[in-house]
Amino acid sequence: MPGYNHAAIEKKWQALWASHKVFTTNIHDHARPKYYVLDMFPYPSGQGLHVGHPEGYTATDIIARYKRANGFNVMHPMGWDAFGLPAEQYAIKNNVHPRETTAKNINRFREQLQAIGFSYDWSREVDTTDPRYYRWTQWIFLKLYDTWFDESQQKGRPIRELVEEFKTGQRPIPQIGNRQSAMGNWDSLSPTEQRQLLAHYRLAYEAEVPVNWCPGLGTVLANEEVIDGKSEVGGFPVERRPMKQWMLRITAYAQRLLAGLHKLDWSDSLKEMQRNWIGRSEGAEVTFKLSVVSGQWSELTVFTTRPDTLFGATYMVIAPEHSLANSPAPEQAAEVRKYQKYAASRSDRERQEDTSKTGAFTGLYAINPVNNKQIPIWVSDYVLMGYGTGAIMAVPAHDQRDHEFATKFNLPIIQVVAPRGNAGPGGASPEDHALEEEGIAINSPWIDGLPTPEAKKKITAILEEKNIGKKTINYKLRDWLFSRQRYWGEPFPIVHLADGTNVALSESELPVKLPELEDFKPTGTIDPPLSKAKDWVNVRVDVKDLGGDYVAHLDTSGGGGQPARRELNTMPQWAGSCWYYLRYLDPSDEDNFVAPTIEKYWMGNGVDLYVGGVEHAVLHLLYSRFWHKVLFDRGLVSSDEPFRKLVNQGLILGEDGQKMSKSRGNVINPDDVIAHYGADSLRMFEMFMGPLDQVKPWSTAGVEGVYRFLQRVWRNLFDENDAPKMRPETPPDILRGLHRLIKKAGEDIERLSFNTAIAAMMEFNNLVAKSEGIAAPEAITFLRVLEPFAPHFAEEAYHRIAGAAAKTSISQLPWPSYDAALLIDATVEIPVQVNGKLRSRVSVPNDADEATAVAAALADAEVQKFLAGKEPRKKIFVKGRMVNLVV
RNA sequence: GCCGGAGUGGCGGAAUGGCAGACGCGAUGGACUCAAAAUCCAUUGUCCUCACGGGCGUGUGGGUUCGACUCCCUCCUCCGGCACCA
Repeated sequence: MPGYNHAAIEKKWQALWASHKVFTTNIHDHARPKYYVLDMFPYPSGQGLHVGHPEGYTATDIIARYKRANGFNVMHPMGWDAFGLPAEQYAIKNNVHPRETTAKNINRFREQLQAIGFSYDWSREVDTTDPRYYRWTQWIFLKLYDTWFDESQQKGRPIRELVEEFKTGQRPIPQIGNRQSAMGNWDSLSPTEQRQLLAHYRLAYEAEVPVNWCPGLGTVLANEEVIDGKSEVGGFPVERRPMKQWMLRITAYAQRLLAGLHKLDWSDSLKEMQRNWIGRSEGAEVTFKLSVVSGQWSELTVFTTRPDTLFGATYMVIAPEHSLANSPAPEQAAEVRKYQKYAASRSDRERQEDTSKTGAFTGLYAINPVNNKQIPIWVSDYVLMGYGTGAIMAVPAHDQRDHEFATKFNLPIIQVVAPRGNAGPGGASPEDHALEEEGIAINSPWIDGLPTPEAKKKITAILEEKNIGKKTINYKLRDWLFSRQRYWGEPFPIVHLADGTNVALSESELPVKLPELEDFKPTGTIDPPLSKAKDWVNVRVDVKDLGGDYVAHLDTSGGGGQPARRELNTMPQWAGSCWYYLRYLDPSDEDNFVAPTIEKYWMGNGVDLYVGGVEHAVLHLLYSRFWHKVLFDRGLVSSDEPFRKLVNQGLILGEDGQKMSKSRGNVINPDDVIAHYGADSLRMFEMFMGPLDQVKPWSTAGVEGVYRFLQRVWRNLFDENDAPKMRPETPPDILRGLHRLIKKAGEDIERLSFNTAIAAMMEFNNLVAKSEGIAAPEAITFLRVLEPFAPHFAEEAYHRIAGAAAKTSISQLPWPSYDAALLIDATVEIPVQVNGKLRSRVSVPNDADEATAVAAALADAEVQKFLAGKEPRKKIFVKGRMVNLVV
C-alpha cells in the first residue's frame, strides 16, 4: 500500500543506525566544542515505559540531533537506576531474585526506548546494580569518608590534612565524649580514640539519631523521602525512633549549595524549592541564665531571627526531647514527665494535623539578659528539637505561635514593635499590626525608635559586646540519612572493629559485592537482610595505619589480622544516581571513575542540558550537587556544579485532564501509540502538545493530527507510487518559506520551543501543498529540519529522494543555514494606527524611512477618514513594523 | 499561612512593548463517492449590520506608554512546593 507507512520503515532505520554506529560518540575528539545533553535515567519498573518518559527523552533527543548537525561533539547516553525498593518488593512477592527482575525490566525498557528511535550512544549504557558500576559508587563513598569540611576555607579536604593539623597543634583536639586521655596530643590518643575523634569530622559518619523508621518497608528513610509523615514509596506510616545509622554531612555544604544556585540556569520555582529546603535563616543565638541551676544546666541558649524583640520575650519554651526537660523543678516533675510521654506518643502526622498548642510548665525560670526579668520556662512540642537549639524565647506579641500559646496558658504579652510611621505612645495599636510584621522598636530601651532591620543589627552588636549572644545562621537542611535496611543496594565498603569503631576497606578491596542470598526478605527487626549472610558478615582484617587514618584489608589467608564485622546496611537508591552522569563519559574505564582529561573536556562547564521530572527537586538534584561539590573539592572533577541548565518536563495528564492512573482507566501506553501511529507521530505529538515544562492533557485526536501532517508531507514529496515527484526548480515563494523555516526552527529548538518549531514546519508544508511543489535539494533541506523530530520518516524520505547519492544517514548532513537576504520582502504591508487604534494597512518598500511610510499612511483613504482633516501632532514610526498617528 | 508559577476562542496553545488568536484539534458547509471512510476546498473570538463596515475582546480594577496579552500596583481563581523551622 503506497503512502507513509511507519511500520515498514522504523525498524529498518533503527537497525541501520545501530549497525553503522551512527550515534556513537568519540570521547577523545576534543577539537570540536562538546555538548552534553542528559536525561534523568529511568528506574526500570515492571510496568515498562509510560508516556511521560518519551516527553523529556524526545526533547533531549531533538537537541542532541540538532547539536550534532551543528558540529558539536554530542554526549547523549542512557542507563538504568536499578537498585531500589520496588524491585526488591516485587522480588519478595514473587520469590525471584531482584537481579533477575531487574535484568528483565532493563531489557524491556531498552527495547521500548529503541523503538522510539532515540539517538543514544548505547555503548555507554550504565546499570547502577552492576558491580563494575557500583564499585565506583563505593569508591566515591570512601572519598566522602575520607573528607572533612574545613569551615574556614568552606571546602572539603582529605582527612590526613586534618590529622596533620591535629599533630602540629594548628588545630586543638576537642574533648569528645567522656574521654579521659591527655588533651592536645594526637599521638597520645589510642587508635580507637583517634577513630572516634575523626568520625566527628568525616562527611560520612555513623550516628545514633532519631530517624524516620518505616515499619511497612522495614527500613529507615531520608527526610526527603517522607511526605506528610508517610513514605514516598508505598505511602506507609513513618515513625521517629533513635537508631545508629550512616549519615552524610550535607549540612556542611549548606551555604555552598545555596550560593551555587544563583548561577544555574534552572527554573525559579526549582531553585526556590532547593532554597526553601536548605532553609537559611539569619539571626542570633542568645544565652539566658537560669535563675536556679538545674541538673547540669545553668543557662539556656536559643536561636531567634528577631533579636530585636528580646524585650518582648516573656517566657521560654523547650522541646519535649530537650535534656533540660529531664531536670524540671521537683514539684513540676510529674507534669513534665506526663507531657513528654504525651508528646512522644504523637506522630509527626498528628502534630501536623493538629497544631493547637499544648505544653507544661517546668517550674524553672530564666533571666532575660536584656532586662533581667525572670521569665518561666515551658515545655511544648511546638518547639522542635531538630532545629536551632531546641529552645526558643517566646515573644507572644509578635509571633503567631507564641501568641496562641501565651493566650492559652495566660502568659504575659508585651508589645515591642510598632507599625511603621506609627511609633510613639498612643500611636501604636496592636490590632492594626500583623503579628510578624516589621516596624519600629518600642518598649526596648537599647533600640527604641529603630526600624526592625537596624534594630536587629544594633541589638546583635550589643549582645556580642556583652557576650550574651552572637550572630548565627541556621539551616533547615539536616544531614542525609544514608543507610537502608535493604538487600537490593550497594554494600558499604566498611568494617566494624571489636572496639566499636569502623574502618574503611582499602580501595583495592572494591567492589564489595552483594552476597548471594536465597532469602533477602526484611528480617522483621531493625537488623538488615545482609545479617543473614552469615559467612559474609564476619571477616578478619589487617588494619593499616597510614600515618593518621586507617584502612582495612581483608585477610583471606586465614588466621591473621583481627576479627571484624562488615557493615550490613546498604546505600539508598540515590547513591547510584548521584554521579552516573560522570560514569557515562567512559563507562568501561576500569582504572578511574572517570579519567581527568575526559572529565575536563565533557564536564568543564557541567552538563549543558539536563531534562527530568520535578519530583527530584530536593532529592537527586540536591544530593548530586552535594557529591559533585565534594568531588570538586577533592580535585576529582573540574566544575563546582554538575548541571548548568536544567528543565523539568511537565506532567502529561490523561485525556480527561486527570492524572493518569490505572484506577481511572486513563493511562496511555506508548507501545499502543507506536503500533498505531508510529514512533515519529508519538515524538511529534509529545512535542506539539505545548511547552515542554507545562502540565498538559493527552489527546488522541492530537496524535492523529501530527500523523496526518506526516502523511501530507509524504504526499507533497511522493506520488501515488511513492516515487519522488520533484520539480526541477523550487518556486521563489517556497524557497523564501523554506529559509524562514530554517531560521525559525533553529531558533525555536535552541529555546526548547518545540511546539512552535513544529507549527512552522506545518506552515511550510501547507505552503508547499498549495503550490506547484518543490525541487529535490530543497526537499532534502526540509527533511533535514524535520529529522530531529521525526527521524525515521526523514530518513526514509531522504533516501528515496537522494537515491544513490545519499549518505548513510540524513543525520550526517549539516544543519542548513538560511540566506538572510531571502527572508526580506521587497515591500511590506505595515499597519497604520490612528491614536493607537489599528485603522488601515499600507504597502511600503521594506526599507522605507519615516517620511516615506508616514506619507503613504497619510495618503491612505481609510486613515484620512479617521484623521478627519486634522494634522497629526505626533507621528510614531517603527521601521518595517508600523506607523501610529496621534491627533 | 509562606514561597513559586499560571490565567488568551469550544479545546491544546501562538504572539521576546508594535496587525491578539500562528499551528493543531473540534465544529459547520461544500467537492469526490451508490454510500461511508480517507482526502481536498471554504468558514470558524464575540456582538451589531442584508452588506460595506464598525463596536467589544487576553481573570478583575487601576497605572505607565503614541501603543500593553506583554511592564508596574490591587484583588480574584487555579496549579505546584513548603509548612509549629523560632
